[in-house]
Amino acid sequence: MLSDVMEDYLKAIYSLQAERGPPVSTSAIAEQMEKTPPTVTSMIGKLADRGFLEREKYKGVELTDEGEAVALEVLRHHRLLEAYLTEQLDYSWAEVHDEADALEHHISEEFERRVAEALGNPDVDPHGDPIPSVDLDPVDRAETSLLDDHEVGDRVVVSRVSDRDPAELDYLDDAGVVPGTELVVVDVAPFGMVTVRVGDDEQSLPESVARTIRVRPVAAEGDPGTAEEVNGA
Amino acid sequence: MLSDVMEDYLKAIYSLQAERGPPVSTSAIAEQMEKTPPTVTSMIGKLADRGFLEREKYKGVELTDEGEAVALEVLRHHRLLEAYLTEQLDYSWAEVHDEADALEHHISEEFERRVAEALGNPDVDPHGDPIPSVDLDPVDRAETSLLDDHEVGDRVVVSRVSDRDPAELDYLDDAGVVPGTELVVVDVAPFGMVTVRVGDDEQSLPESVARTIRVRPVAAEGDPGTAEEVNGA
DNA sequence: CTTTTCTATTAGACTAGTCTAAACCAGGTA
DNA sequence: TACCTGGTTTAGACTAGTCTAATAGAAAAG
Ligand SMILES: [Mn+2]
Ligand SMILES: [Mn+2]
Ligand SMILES: [Mn+2]
Ligand SMILES: [Mn+2]
Repeated sequence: MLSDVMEDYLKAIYSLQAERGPPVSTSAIAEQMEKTPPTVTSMIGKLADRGFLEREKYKGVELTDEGEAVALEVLRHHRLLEAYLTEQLDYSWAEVHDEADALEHHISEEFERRVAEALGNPDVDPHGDPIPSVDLDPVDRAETSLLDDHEVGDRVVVSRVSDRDPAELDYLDDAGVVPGTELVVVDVAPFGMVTVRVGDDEQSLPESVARTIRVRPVAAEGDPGTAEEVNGA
Repeated sequence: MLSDVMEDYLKAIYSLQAERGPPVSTSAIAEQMEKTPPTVTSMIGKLADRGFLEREKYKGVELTDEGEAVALEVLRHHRLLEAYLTEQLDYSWAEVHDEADALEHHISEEFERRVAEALGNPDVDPHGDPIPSVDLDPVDRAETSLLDDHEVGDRVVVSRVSDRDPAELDYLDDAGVVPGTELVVVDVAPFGMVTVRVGDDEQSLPESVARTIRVRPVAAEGDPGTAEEVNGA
């Protein structure tokens, strides 16, 4: 049996490992979890003892297959809940993350099954994050890039947005920047402000926001950075 | 801020107080919660310090209005969840209690609101238990009696059944004994086995089950215990 | 009015999770 | 090579919740 707290650590380590690769440092975990480093040292010791991660002192940790399975299970619960709340209970995509965080450790496998079925076994949540499969296969790292790293003229499709900040999500929803939306980068200003064309509108996104939006190329054609759709910023 | 554990104690004390009236003894709480008496002594001390109950040493406890409000809040969550799970996620009434117990402390007020709305603000759960109102008014003790206390010839309507034992609930569901069903008591055997007519069928219920079914009189007419519908047991 | 019995409380210990303060190590700097 | 610096670990303490064993009070029996 695994406590909520342990599940949260494994989930956090999974995310960090997915972004920056192993090993994951004590301080990185501490920041993510909003705990002190000694607290983290203590917890990763327990998790290592129980076989959920490999630990090299003063170096960092890496999840074992078992640890990764736990993380994927929790993420599956989280993302199915987010999808269910938006689709069946009329939540906005800005509200669901906190609710899912509170419930993810407490639903039964039966509940998970019924929710997945009610939704037709979706494979992404409302923010575009992949929902791990029921047998917890490793999630394939999609070939996405950060909107922030693109240049004027690039034409891309929104793949995932960060689910953390409700205010940012409300803003993006207004702007029409949701998974599946096609964007053209029309301007990149000095401090990283990115202006994009969304349909017939233009939207300016602060660098802090553009850095949290993952995009993929717009499908087939080669994409020379032509400025033909670029109107004045 | 109130922990899950404290909420569970207050819920347990509420039920005990509703059944046998205050004061509620340490040992009664210990049995209900499956904890040891010293554990309960320790916890009721904390709850009294925080104003959720009055405590007289060696006598027992009684909920304050504030303690009762917490208990009603948790019960509202529990029963709304039971109703939602049966109506929207196709759970049987036997399965919902444990799931609701796990979730009741973790849903937000927003979730409560949306679930209540999705169900049309019901006032009873699938087992016939009253769902406290959103403003947590005291629940009026309905004039019900235990099926176990009835005599041959009595005609009654099922009001509430116990939600604790899934096997019993499956059995009652098969037997057609659900809230709203009209019953006629056709036999009471030596060890308390009660046989009732349900529609055109007869069902025999062990005393242990009959003791957990609450019933109310069958509406208007005076009810002389005539045996006219009584057929052979 | 004592004594017995039963229940409740106190005492003390243990686990999980967290913190602050102090020691420690590893890698970069001089 | 020797030193410094910054992240990491150890040491020790604290809270919440729980237990067992011992004590003490209340209520019933004699
Ligand atoms: Mn989320
Ligand atoms: Mn699962
Ligand atoms: Mn229940
Ligand atoms: Mn509520």
